[in-house]
Amino acid sequence: MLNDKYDFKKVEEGKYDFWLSKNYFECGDKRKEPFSIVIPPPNVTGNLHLGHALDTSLQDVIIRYKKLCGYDTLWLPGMDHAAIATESKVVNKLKSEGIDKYELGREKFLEECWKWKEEHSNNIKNQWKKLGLSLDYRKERFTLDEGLNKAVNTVFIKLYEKGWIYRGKKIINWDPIAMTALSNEEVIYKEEKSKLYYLKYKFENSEDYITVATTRPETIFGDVAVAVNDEDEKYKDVIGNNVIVPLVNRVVPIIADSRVLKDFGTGALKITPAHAIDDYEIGITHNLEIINTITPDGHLNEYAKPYEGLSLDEARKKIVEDLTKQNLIVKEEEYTHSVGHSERTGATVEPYLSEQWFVKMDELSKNLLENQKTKDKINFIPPRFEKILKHWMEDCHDWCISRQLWWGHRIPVWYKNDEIYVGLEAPKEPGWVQDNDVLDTWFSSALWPFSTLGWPSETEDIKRYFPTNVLVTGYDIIFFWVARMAFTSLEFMGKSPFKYCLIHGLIRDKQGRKMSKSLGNGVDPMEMIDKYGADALRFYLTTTGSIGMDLRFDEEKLLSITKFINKLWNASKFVLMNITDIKDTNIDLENLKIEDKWILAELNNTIKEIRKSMDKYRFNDAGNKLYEFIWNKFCDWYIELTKGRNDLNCQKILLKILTNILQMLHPFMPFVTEEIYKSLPISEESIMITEYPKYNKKEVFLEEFKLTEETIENITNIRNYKVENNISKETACKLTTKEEIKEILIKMLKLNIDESSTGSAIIYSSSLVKIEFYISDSNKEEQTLKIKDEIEKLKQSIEKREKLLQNENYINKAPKNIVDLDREKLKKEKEELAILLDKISK
RNA sequence: GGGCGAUUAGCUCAGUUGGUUAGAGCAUCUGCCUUACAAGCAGAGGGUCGGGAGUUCGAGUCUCUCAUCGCCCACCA
Repeated sequence: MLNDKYDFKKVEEGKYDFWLSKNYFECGDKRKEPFSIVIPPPNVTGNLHLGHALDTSLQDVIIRYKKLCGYDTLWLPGMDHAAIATESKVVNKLKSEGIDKYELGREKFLEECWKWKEEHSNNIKNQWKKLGLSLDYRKERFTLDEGLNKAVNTVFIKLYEKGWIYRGKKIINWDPIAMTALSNEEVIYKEEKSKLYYLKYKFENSEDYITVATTRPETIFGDVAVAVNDEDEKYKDVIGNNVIVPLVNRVVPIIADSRVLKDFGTGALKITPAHAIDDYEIGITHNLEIINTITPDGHLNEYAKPYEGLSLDEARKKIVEDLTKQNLIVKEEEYTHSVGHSERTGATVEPYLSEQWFVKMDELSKNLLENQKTKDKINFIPPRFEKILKHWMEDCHDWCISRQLWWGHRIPVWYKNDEIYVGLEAPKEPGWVQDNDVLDTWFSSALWPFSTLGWPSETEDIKRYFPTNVLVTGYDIIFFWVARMAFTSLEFMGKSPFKYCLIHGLIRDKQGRKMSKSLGNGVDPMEMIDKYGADALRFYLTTTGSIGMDLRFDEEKLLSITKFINKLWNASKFVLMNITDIKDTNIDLENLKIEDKWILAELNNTIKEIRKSMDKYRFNDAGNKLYEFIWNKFCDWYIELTKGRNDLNCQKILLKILTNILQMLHPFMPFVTEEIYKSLPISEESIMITEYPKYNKKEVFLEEFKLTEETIENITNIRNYKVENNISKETACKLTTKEEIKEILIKMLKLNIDESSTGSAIIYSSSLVKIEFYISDSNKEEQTLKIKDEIEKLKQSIEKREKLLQNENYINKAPKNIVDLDREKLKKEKEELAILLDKISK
């Protein structure tokens, strides 16, 4: 028996361990069709946030649904080592303990990282458990485990051999805090207010000067030229002259290049090839010297002599001061431009010339774009997100994959003097030294859907579960991750890694702002589980918005879901109280009351609709339909109608409906549905091993269904009518209607039938029901006015509909069923009107 | 500069290929402790679907346009 009150803490306690002990989350039933999902591996950097809760709840809904539908489901868990994100956290942690990463050394530092990983992965697993996720832990993987390392190295080597991975000296995004290269995707641009300085570059042996505009005076130590547009009239005569770079007094030429914009600043650009991408390219064209003036940790180096050692910010201040003293600044302008920051450390990113490893993107992206035109394409839900992928693939730059970090997959390349060897292991002879760098963390996550299943070995899991069926993730990482999985899978597996890609939105706070640490508006899912239960949180997250849209987190709504669960709980209690005689589940279909037929048909429709919604991943629809069915059909009508009945058939129907409700709710609310299910008199060991309800052609009962619907509509109208006319329970009345619904009307309206009543009556009447209520005369006048009102409304509606039905265009072009519906409606309206007119004439 | 999305009741959001009188939850108002449930029951009020134009028998839904907000990408001396 169920407790008196729904107490989610009691309900949720112990369930997960029970499921684990029964191995319900494990895949492998060969008799069934496989269905697989790999979890987007969370970073081992910290706790799960609401976004994770949304992402994983959606996947659990899918997996539990598919399992009940008879699939052999695999949901593969795992986590991401998150190279730079984790490394910077561990560095900070050590720093707070007074330990420096470099003094500690590579090996010891990595030990610290593994300790960190253990601690945080356990924490994350506990959170998964609290959420109730049906993950197959036997298959758990980590992006830095041995198997994945093998996959990573294999991919690296193959791409290298193909010429699609290369080493090169280029301007890359440099994070001076982590002291590593970054990919373009790891740079976040923010608008920042700064200044545009107009500097005098004097001509050699002259006081005349050319004015150059720059936002970064601290880079002038690397200046090797001043460039102007070759078609710029105002500078035509100075091209080829030399000017002197302030402070360093270096003599540099004025060169002409079409890439310089005539109307930006003064139209003259200082060229610093080591510290700007455009400058680098112009420098290469004109064969200019490249002078790096910045240290890896963001300070000026020996080329900036008196300023050596200053941070870039400090240096700028000092340099502007000195230039002002020397009267070399023409003017300063307020200027807003976007500045790149490192996604993980927040550092201002420096364009920095260095030697790095790159993935050549042209062929890989071309192949993916081609594949998206074939049957093997990844189907995005909603489809618009495919555009984001395509757009990114259409103009993506080569991918910088080397990172000057320690926590990650070490690059499988060895050097000996000028020789390079790329392979799984170092060559046998002595003297070979492995590359110090590791790979971008996304390089290993790009392989996730197949590396986790055992690739490059040809495992049974690969054969059975690859490609996976659906990938669920947020739109913010489509090109970080989805795109990269797509092209690596295409290259190494020959097909897309998943058939569908379900994209959800981000969770925002109630004002619509992103949740972030700096705003302090983050919501901890564990706190919400503590307050409302995992079932409520899951139902809220998965059924509130439509897929792909952002969601404003609303705690009140969460509260209203606990009310819904409470309603389910109480309804279940009622059912359990009333089905004590039940021995089997066979409903006698020949011996049903009209309301039995109605609820069975209603359930049947609901099953059909919900399956449709679930199959299309429209969980909000499914959730709403369940809510509607449970509360507004089952509880409000059927349960009320069964009160006072205790025949076996009714008991069996109650059990059937409750069981099916629980099964359909189970993917969303695994805990409470299991709890209630297990208290049913006829049940399996767990709801998890039951079969999802199926549509049953035998339980349609169209005629009775329609009649009951109409009866319900009448009851609602009559209740309203009673309130408006101050008709109390005790008021005597006469009832005229179809025999089969008489009982329902009396029960639901609590009618006091008295056939001997006489005197004046006010009358409710429709085409189905007529009730005469015997009340005092004073109310009757009021009543007459109301009827007149109603007549007016009806007349208008009839007029409108008649006009519509006289419109030949409408009759000819609209589908027949729509027109018929209007005709039927018109007929009914006319009948009602006649009744009302008759009433008023009396 | 290119692209995407949003704008529907006081608030948070649904509204699937155009088709009866646009829905839900919360909030508000009225009346009820009716033995599953006051975390409840029964009722009510509240929207010219951001503005404008067009296509159509018919537009919240399709097209164009304007406005506001948000996001992504590119550029930024």
